[in-house]
Amino acid sequence: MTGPPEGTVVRPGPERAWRYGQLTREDVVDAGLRLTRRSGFAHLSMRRLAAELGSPSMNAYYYVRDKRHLLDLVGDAVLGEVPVPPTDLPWEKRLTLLFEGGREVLLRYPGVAQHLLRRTAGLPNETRLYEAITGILGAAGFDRAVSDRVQRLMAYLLFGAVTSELATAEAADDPGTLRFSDDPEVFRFGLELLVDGLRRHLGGPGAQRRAPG
Amino acid sequence: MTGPPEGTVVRPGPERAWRYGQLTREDVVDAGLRLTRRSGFAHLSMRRLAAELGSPSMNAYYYVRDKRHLLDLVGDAVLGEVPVPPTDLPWEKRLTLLFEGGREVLLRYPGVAQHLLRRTAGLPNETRLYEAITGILGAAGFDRAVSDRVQRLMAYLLFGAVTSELATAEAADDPGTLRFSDDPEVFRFGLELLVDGLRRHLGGPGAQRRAPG
DNA sequence: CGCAGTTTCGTACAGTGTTCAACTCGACGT
DNA sequence: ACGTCGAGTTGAACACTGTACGAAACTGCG
Repeated sequence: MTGPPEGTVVRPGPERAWRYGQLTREDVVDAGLRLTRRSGFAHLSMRRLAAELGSPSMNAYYYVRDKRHLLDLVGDAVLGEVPVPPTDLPWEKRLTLLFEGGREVLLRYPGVAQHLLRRTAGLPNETRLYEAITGILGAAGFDRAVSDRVQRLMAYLLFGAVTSELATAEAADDPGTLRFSDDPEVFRFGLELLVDGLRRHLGGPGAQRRAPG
Repeated sequence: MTGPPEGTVVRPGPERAWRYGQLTREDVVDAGLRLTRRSGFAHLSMRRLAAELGSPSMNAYYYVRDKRHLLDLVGDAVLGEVPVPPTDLPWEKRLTLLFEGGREVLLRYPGVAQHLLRRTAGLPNETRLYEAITGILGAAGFDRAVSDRVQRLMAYLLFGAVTSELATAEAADDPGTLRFSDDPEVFRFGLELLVDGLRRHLGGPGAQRRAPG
């Protein structure tokens, strides 16, 4: 009912079975993380999670409300691996580095990008990255309205690119599925295009924003 | 084994039950299309499809290899509703119109954008749109390499935006899921940014050339 | 020791995609 | 008219899925 305590940090000992009261929400999320890295979000089921934990089937439900809740937590843990670039770089570099880092991390956890495209749970790491982007764009001189739009836009690009690239890789040994050349250049190209566009936006919102008919 | 014949166009009569040999692959896809419009790709199951067709459970499997095959067909049928703008407009307008039209269509069929982000089946309507984009960009003066990249990039943007917008709408009555302001302006903003960037690209990274006004 | 709360466990249910063998029916050859 | 054949249909069965529920087991406290 009440869920797991917040401060428990006891890890499971090297024994073969769980001792009483030694399973943690963090353990559950870690198992999900491991399983996702290995075979992707799509193949992650509650029973497989239990098998990975070495615990019986429905154990994890004590630490996690839903499967969606689990996916949210795992997703946020993945976002936690995305590094935030140092603040003493130019804003273009900071933005580019952050999103290239994000791409690399998300490529290691198949299916997470697809989930993040649909869900926004307000969990800590998501908020941390969101604020990082807002900070970068704010320091560059964009107001909050533009900053929010840009943040969403780049999320579309990042999650879309990663999802598509992973699908390409996955379908490599699945004939009957032809695919375009989905090289990483597409993402880099888009990033560059967006940053260039943003820089132009900074130049003159009155002069350059609208093309004359 | 062999699948349905190609030329059959007989529609089911207004009778209550299926008469023998009157079900068509097109009927199956139509039912899927209707079901998707009503409740989205996620709630589309083979049994629901059968119920929609009024036929018993596993009938559609004669006309469709897999569920994935069905989704591919339905997806391509959805793409068939996307209008290709007339060729006598400037390339920026043609591109913008095409993608805005695509967004509107995909918003009417929840989940299809998400599927198209992962799958590329090479079906007719997909090819038709792909060639339309290539034609537009080719006429604008881009070579094939750039054109392909831009095509993929805009697909990321379109599918990502639609997926995210639909998730926002869906989560409107689901508390606990906070979401950003996912207004359609983000998509339009991104489109504008990309087209502007492309126009600058036409000037040439190596050779500086004025865009014709 | 007894009690209460925390954590674990197993069963059950409804739903999913998919396979398979049997069945029905229309049409064609004789 | 009859038989045969294959295209099309049907329902049962299998291995999964998420998850609700309740009973058990264990721990710490009084």
